[in-house]
Amino acid sequence: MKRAGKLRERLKTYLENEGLRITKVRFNVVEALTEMDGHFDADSLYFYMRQRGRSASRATVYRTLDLLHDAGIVYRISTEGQALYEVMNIDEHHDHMFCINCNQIYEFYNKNLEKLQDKICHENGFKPTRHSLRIWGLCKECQE
Amino acid sequence: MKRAGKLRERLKTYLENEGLRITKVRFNVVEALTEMDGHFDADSLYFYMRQRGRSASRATVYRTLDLLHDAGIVYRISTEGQALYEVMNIDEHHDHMFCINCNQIYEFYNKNLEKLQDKICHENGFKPTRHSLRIWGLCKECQE
DNA sequence: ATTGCTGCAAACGCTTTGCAGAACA
DNA sequence: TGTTCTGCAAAGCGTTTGCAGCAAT
Repeated sequence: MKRAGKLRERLKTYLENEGLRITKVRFNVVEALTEMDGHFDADSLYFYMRQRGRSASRATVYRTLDLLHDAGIVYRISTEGQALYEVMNIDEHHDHMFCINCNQIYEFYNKNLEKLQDKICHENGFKPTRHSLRIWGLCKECQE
Repeated sequence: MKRAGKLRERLKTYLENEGLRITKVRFNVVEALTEMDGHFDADSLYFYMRQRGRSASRATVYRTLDLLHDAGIVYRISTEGQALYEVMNIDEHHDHMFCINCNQIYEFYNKNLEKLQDKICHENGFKPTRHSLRIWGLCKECQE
């Protein structure tokens, strides 16, 4: 509940700063996505909302996810086929491991890895704004 | 020329091992992709072949790229929208930096980064098979 | 009242697929 | 000859867009 409140707040601030309109549907989307834990795609969110009687059209779900991405409220993880989203916790970045057997997604974070990446960028005169590290393989359980 | 020969060889071996057929079109695709340097998408390859009078249908280009991916002859880099391919040099892996201003793609490789990733996987009991690190930002030239 | 947002359906771009004919083994 | 591959066109899938009506300012 607290989490949903914070996100609502961040969305509100963003909309005000950008001169965009504060609408019911946008907050319904935020509400719904806090209830989907982990990673989800646009269509799952659409169906979830619809089945909860808080529906938004598919187009609006896509448009709002775009907006929330610009607002820094959700991450977008591009995979083959559809994009996956997840709620972005300010000051907490992480990368992903995908189990190719059970399709589970694991998150991890390693400070040294981030530092090393920054170092590599620096050495190449590249100024990074974001990055995505994805590792595929077998998780503990799926190795027998 | 030497490079094309090697790839033809690898494809031939793969097809034989898998009991697949050795066809003209498949080798035409390999021939063409050695001439596209850097990163390319399926359609560019299709149009390139077509304009060179060595055409294959779009469907076959897609099917063949799939095959070459399975054969370990090309990498597939999944980006938003379409997939990008590049010829895989055996024993040479690298990651990518994308300049968000000029759209140039830069390749880099760092041994320590690879090691650190392996270490992180090991610590998590995860057995990696492949990974993809993509960094977006501004390249040297585009920072003014 | 003005402007931006929403829902609908249609279009989109990339990719895959069903099928009939052609090429390989 | 039997089976696999190819080309074509159509369908598929996730996503975006044009437009008319609706809601927020």
